[in-house]
Amino acid sequence: MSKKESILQAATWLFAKKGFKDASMAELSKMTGAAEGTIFYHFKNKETLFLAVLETVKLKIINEFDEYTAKKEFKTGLEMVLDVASFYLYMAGHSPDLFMLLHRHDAYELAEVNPVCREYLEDTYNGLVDIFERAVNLGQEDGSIGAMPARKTALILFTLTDGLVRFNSYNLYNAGALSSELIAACKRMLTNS
Amino acid sequence: MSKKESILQAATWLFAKKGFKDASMAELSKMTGAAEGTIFYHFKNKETLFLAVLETVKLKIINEFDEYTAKKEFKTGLEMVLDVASFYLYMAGHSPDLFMLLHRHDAYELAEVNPVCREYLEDTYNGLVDIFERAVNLGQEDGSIGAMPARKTALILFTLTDGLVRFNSYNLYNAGALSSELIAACKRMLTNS
DNA sequence: TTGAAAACCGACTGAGCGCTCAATTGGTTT
DNA sequence: AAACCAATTGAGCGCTCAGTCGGTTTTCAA
Repeated sequence: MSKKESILQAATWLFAKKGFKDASMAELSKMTGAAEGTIFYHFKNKETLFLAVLETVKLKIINEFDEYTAKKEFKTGLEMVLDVASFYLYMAGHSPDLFMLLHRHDAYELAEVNPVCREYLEDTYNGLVDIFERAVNLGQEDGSIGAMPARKTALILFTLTDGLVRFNSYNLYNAGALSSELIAACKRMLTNS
Repeated sequence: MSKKESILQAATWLFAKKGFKDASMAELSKMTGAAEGTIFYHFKNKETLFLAVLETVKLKIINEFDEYTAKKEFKTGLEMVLDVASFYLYMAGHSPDLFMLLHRHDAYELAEVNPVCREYLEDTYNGLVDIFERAVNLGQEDGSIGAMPARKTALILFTLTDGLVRFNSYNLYNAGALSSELIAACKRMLTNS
C-alpha cells in the first residue's frame, strides 16, 4: 500500500474516532509513519484530506450495497426491504468508521459551505434511499407492500434504520437488541393498507 | 437576568451551533459582554460549563413534554403516540438548539468518561421514551394499538421521530415534508396485528 | 550512469486556545 | 470609617495545532 493510501485509511479511522477538529495531523503522522510534511504533500490541507476521506466513504458504502443487491435474490419487494435493512445494520457493525463519519456533524457543517462535500453526502444518502425505494416499488408491484408513497416511505425506512445505528453508536441503548423489532415494525408498517 | 444566566444561555446557543471544541470562550465572552475571567469565575472550566448547559437542556425538554402530556387529553393511546410524535417535531423546530446539542457527538464522548454527563443524557432519553411507552401501554389497553412489546416499540417510535429531526437539521432532506408520512407510518406500524 | 522529478522528512512558525491571577469595583456588615 | 466579600476585569502564560520550508532520499526514463 502506498503512503498516500495508508494516510487516507488512517485518516478515515481517526476522523471517525475523534472528529475533524480533534484529529491532529501529528497523531496521523505517528499512526502512518509518514512525516507531517508528507501528509501535506499529498493533501494540500486538512479539509482536503477530510473530503478525500468522505469520497472513499461514499464509494465504499454505495459499492457494498450495489454488490449486495446484485448478488442476492429477493422473493418479494417486502423481503428486499427487510433484507436491506438487516444488511444496513450488519454493515454498520462491520464498518463502524464509515457510518460514524456520516453521523458526526463535521461533514454537514462543511457541506454548508462546500458544494463538493454536499455532493458526496447527497450521493451517499440518495444511493441508500434509492435502494429502499426500488424495494418498495417492487413490493407494490408484487403485492407484498400496500399502497403508500414510495419515495417518502423509503425515506422513513431509511431514517428508522439509520437512527437505530446511530443510537447504537452512542452506547446508550443496544440497537442489536432491537433489530428483530425493527424488522417487525417495518413489516407491519408496509403490509397495512 | 444575571451575568451567570446570560453566560449559560449564550453557551447553549454557541455549543449547539459550533460544537464543544469550536466554541471558544473568547467568543462567548464577546457575546455576553462578560470578561473571560468572569466565565471562569462562575464555571470552573469549559467542561463544567458544558455540563451545566446539558443539565438545563434536560430540564427544559422533560419539563416541556411533561406540561404537554399533562395539559392535553388523548382519546386513545394511538392518538397519544401520534400527538407526542407531532409535538416532538414541533419542539425541535421551536427550540433547535436543545436538540442540536443532543445530536452532536460531544455529549456522548464526554459521557464515556463522565458519569454525570451520562446521567443527564440517559435521563433525557429515558424521559422521552417513557412517554412513548406510556402511550403504547394505554393504546394496548384501549385496543387502539395491537399486540407488540411496549418498551421496544416505544424505542422504535422514538428512534424514528428523532431520526427525522436529525435529518432535518442536516439540511439534506426536509423533515417537515415528511411529518404527515411519519404519522401515517406510525399508525400503520401500531394498528397492524 | 545520470539527473531531474517525485516523494519524503521533521524542525520550525505563528495563531488561537483554555485558563490564571493580581487588581479593582461596589455593596454590605461591623 | 474600617473591614469584608462576591463579582468582575483583561493582560498574559503555557500549550497545541495546522501548515511551511529547506533539505534529503527514492525513483526511473534517457
